[in-house]
Amino acid sequence: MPKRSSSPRRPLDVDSITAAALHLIDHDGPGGLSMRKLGAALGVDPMAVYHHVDNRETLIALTMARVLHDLSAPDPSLPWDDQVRRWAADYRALVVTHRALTYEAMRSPATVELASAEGTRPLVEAIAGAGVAAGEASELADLIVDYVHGHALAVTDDSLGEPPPEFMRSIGTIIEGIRGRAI
Amino acid sequence: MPKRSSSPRRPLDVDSITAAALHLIDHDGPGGLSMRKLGAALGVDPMAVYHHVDNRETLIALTMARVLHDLSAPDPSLPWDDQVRRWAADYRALVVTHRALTYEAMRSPATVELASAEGTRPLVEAIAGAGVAAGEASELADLIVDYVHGHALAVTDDSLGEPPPEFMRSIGTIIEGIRGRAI
DNA sequence: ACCTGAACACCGTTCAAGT
DNA sequence: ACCTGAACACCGTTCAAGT
Repeated sequence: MPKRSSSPRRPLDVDSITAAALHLIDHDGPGGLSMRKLGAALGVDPMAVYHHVDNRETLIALTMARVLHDLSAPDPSLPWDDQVRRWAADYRALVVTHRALTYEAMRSPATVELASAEGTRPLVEAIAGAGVAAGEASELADLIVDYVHGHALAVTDDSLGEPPPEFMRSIGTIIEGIRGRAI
Repeated sequence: MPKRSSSPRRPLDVDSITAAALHLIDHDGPGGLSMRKLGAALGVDPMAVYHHVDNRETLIALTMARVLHDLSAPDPSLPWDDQVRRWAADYRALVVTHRALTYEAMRSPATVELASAEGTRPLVEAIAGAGVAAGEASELADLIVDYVHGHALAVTDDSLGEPPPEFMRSIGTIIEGIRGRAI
């Protein structure tokens, strides 16, 4: 008869590790995720995780990548500015929901850069639809991404539902600036 | 005969504490500032600092406030958009120079909010000069401040001299958007 | 191949004690 | 009034040892 522990203890893998890490940091804040607590949450020796993940920084990067995987591209048949608005609202929601994780990921710029490279492609394509010079679209995408990061880190009230109107107005201001640049 | 220690050990005060904290975090990165290292740098028991500063979070806020004190207002006789450009370049330089401190300060949004309230006033006034609706200027200032924060945290190469051209172009895009909003 | 446990070099903060 | 030092409850990471 197998012992009936609370968790059946399948062998550890990166997927279950990042899932547990995400749960910890979302519920207990930036200081809530430690390698030791993570081991405890997985029902495993604190150091077992090191056999699957190099170190804490890599763990953060992998967990961020997992979160960004849920970011869906906006409908490409929409007007470009509506695509930008939609993408920004979605990305903001994701980053505010996982604010502590985003904060940790931003300790090393390379992490967020690499992790978000895939996620920002739909945004770049939407902006390209505005008719800006080739290569300028990714610079304008960075403007939006950086703004969302700064906004999300400064926000204090976890408005998880609809994005606050100031946020959408600011995105509107940037869109207006992009339009001016496209002509 | 007074003992000639390396530092004459005037009694501790907040000013010398934040000066030492700034030096530590600027030189040794985000993990370089600990209450214990700070005590050592001041030639004092690690716990002596707690008699002048509530805790580490307060220390960060006080150090950030000290840094923001060096932010000078742009010449108000300049055109409003040049004032905005100047302020953004100055603020970016400050925040990139003290990136680790800025990062630490952003852990608690209230810290950066409170500390920067004074520093952003010249920016708000410059934007008001664009002729936007009353009350809208501070929202647009937040857009710029949040962008600078996001940009500074993502930057990887410590370009300390002139702001990189992409940054100034992005500020230009926001200015264009503000112009559209003012009409 | 994967997990364990002791060990190392750190943290922030509290509190009773000293001057 | 200000500083000290021991103590508490933590960290990330290394490494030899176990299965």
